Amino acid sequence: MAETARTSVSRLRSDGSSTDGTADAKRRYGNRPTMKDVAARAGVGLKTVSRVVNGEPGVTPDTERRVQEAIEALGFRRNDSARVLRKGRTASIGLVLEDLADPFYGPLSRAVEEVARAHGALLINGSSAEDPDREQELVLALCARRVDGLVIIPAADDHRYLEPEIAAGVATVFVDRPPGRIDADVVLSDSFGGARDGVAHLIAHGHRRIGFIGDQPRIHTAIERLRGYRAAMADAEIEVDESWVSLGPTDPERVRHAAEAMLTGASPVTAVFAGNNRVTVTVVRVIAARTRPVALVGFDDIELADLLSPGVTVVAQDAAQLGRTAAERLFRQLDGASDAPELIELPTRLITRGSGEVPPAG
Amino acid sequence: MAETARTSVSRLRSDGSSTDGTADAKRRYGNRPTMKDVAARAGVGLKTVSRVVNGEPGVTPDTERRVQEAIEALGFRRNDSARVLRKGRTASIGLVLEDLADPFYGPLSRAVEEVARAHGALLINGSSAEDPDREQELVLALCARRVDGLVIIPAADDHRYLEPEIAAGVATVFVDRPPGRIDADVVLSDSFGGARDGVAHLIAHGHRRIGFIGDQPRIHTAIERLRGYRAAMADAEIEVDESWVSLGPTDPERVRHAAEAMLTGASPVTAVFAGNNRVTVTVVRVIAARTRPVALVGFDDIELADLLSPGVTVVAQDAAQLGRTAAERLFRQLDGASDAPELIELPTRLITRGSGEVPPAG
DNA sequence: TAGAGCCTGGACAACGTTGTCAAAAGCGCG
DNA sequence: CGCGCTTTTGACAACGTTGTCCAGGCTCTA
Repeated sequence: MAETARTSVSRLRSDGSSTDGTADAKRRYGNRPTMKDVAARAGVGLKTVSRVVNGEPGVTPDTERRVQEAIEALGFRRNDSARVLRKGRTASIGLVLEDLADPFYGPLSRAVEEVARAHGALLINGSSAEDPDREQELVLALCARRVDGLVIIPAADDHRYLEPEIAAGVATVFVDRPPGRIDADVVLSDSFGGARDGVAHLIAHGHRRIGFIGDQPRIHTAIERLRGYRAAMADAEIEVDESWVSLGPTDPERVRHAAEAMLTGASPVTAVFAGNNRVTVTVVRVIAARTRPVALVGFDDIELADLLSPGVTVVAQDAAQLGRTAAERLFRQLDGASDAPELIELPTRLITRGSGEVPPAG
Repeated sequence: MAETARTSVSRLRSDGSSTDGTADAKRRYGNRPTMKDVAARAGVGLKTVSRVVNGEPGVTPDTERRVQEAIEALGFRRNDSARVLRKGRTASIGLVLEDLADPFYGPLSRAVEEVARAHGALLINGSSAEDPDREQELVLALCARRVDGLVIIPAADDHRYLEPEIAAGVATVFVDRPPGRIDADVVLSDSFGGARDGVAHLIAHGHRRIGFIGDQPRIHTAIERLRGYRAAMADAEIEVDESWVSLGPTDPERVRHAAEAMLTGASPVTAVFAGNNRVTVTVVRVIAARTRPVALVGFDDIELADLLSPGVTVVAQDAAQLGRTAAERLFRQLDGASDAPELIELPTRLITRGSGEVPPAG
């Protein structure tokens, strides 16, 4: 009964308009009953069924019962596509993020979902995989579905393509990173301040040769955190050796090389500041494999960080709070508040667990 | 600029039909241009615009150019709601899971999304929070949107409410746990076999008093894994003391108590088998806080498990593969394959890292 | 018991798109 | 120049729902 990997059947990503136009219209939804059918069965008018389904007033209890029975008997379920077409609101919002599988985005996504749920909306989400084209493709697909609003963790750095959509009334909030070349609501963590505090913490414990490993430079948070690193170093009047700084993709290979390099270079670092959770886990592995202790502070909290030895000191950001704040801002827009676009910055929190308090070695 | 927690503005979860019926029809989508507008501007017929938008043949290059220009100028975007209404396919699928924030479901969700993407479909997902009513509410909301198919990680144990939907042609696949009281495709991990192997591993390392902490008994996987535990114990002719077995919610409090109890009871266990990832992380914490070593094998892999000391031995299941397999099965259904409902069981893999090889103490 | 007023129910048009089908336009050929 | 043929184009009717509006039945009062 066991089964091994299967190859994914990749097919044309067109609209699936396979010219089967001759198909009997009724066959489309597999013979789903409509309000008309319910009305016929209950012996009432179409609009009366609509009223019952929507709980509108003005229906006799007796009539209502008859309609309910017919609905039950036929297994009728209102077609929301038609409803949306008529009403203009879909009661759904879109969330575009980088990768649902990243533990940072799970709680964020869940928080957005909860807020959406509280407002009676469903959540459609997609992963951009950090690809600007894919982001745009996704966003426009969501707009074509007429989502009421969008929460976007941008991969692109130019969002002018959204202008017509926003003008047309699609509420939009960016999270985690600011939008490019347009003005819109943004909810961010204080990357600059968090990184500065984290690095200052290492300095306070005696380190002076501190490495920084971050994400690709086109990503806003990577730049901000690097800026925080430089600010902390400058505050302590430490000159940064550029061999201590490494930006790039956060796959384990790249990060491992970067870490090894700065730990063994001409001027080896005694501490590392990791720019996000992906970087942190790899650096933890690198450090664990060495004999000489290396201090570490990471941006983003990670599960079980407290159980490693030493525990991993981190600058924690509250992913759920980011998502919640963004979603609430979105629904505020949808409720008609027309405030000017705003930048909301959430504070980070330094959690000391040991790895950041390791004294410099060598 | 910093800001602290805000209370969620919970409002009526109705359809938001705020009787603003007098609103100008054109205002609904915020004055979005329609094909009719494009046609007027380009000086062509409505259907010609439709043809251009859908890349249908039979349009002169010159006409096409005029239409494209009009589309560009007006910022036209096809309204998929109308399209769906007309065509009967939404090119979207629903995923109902327990909690998007759980690291087990992130990769699963992402895998489903990838397959959907390869088929040109969007993914709508919702969390049931392990609440049967909420599951049903979500599923029916998705059906009302006429998703083409559903991937469900069930919280309920009776899915007869889905019968009319399935009959109406909604493709349905269950993952991780089987459906209740209906016949449908299911993709599962081999919970029984995995747990049996994990417990047998502990027995092979000399343990005889082994605890089992699992999820609530109404959850299928909890029962299967317990069954695996019992089978391994029976194979080794060890009689199970019922104080060694604990099923219930997997919140840290409950698990902590359960673990403490079986580690300090009249017949204390020397090893624990943890029924899922939530249980494992809590048990790891409990064990770390004690002086006497306790062996541990957990179901589900967890990040950084290899870096703890000892590393956590686990029975790993491939969440991404579960999602991928289920989604592929779903699209097979949608492509018209009408195979009988099938049960697909994926194998688990024992990963030894130290905690499962700790010898019995005391 | 007639008239006013309320309550219930239904006919109808719209929402924006696509499938059908027929008309118009272009073209080659006798 | 007219005929048949192909190609391009557009008018029109659906899809299933909801908002508007009116008709008919009822109650209540004078």
